[in-house]
Amino acid sequence: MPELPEVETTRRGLAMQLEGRKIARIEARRPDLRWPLPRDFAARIQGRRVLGLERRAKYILIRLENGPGQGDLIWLIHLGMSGRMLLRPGGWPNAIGKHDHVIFTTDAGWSVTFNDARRFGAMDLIEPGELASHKLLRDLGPEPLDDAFTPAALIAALKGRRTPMKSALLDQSVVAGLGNIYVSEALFRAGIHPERLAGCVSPKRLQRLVPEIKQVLLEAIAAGGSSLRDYVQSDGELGYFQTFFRVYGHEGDPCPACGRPVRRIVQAGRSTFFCAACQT
DNA sequence: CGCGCTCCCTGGCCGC
DNA sequence: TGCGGCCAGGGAGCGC
Repeated sequence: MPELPEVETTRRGLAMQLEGRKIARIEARRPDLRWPLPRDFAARIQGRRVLGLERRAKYILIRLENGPGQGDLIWLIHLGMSGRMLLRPGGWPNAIGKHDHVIFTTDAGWSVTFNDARRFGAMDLIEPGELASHKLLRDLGPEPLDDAFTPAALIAALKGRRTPMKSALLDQSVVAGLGNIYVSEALFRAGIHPERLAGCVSPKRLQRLVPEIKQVLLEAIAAGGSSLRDYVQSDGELGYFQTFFRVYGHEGDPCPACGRPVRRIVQAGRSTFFCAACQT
């Protein structure tokens, strides 16, 4: 269930065991995920030291040591819709599942299994200096938790747009990292109707939306982080999210603010949940 | 160019 | 219990 908070939680869990370690052994058990893996994928990662883990939007970026005088090699990972990273002690795993597509171990004896039933996930290797121009990263908008994501920035990004607010916030070039769930949650918190056209929402209301986006993401990350174990990987399926969401997945339930039933509509082929009384 | 729709793939769940 | 239909959190690509 990876949107920004789940990806960030996964990044933190991986960082605890990977930073400073070498990738001892790695195996790609099929040649492709969403797209073909890059040439010599496993061979290019095996034996390298992990310098750090970063996140951009919903992408995890693993920085790999690349020899003296050369820039770092970046291992990009996207979890897609069903991707999970399972972190376990004890070396190469004994049991390997049907959808365990990439498996690797560290020199400290931990294993990581990338499992992705729907295979919408992706991995790539990015050469030194090519991060900013990478096809999947170059058009991304601001990180919602960055100081650069301000009401003024959002107002400018939405100016003149004739698309509904729901679709606009799903557009990763407007703000990078929100997905279907947190868009519903943020619009509910900000009291903005999801069908309202983005370019027509008043600056005053967008002023309120920006801190609500930051707040809901920070709360979700805190909820995920609090459930982090150092080996059972958190991927958001632990149950703590059901109670976290105020409208998402709550069609027909009473609105937490006014008690009227939460409604579900379909926009651009995806479910949106909202309260028709509180969101105008 | 901006927008909405369709599709990629697989599994889980619901109703019959 | 089996089966068909529907649903799923991402996002690229295409057509209008």
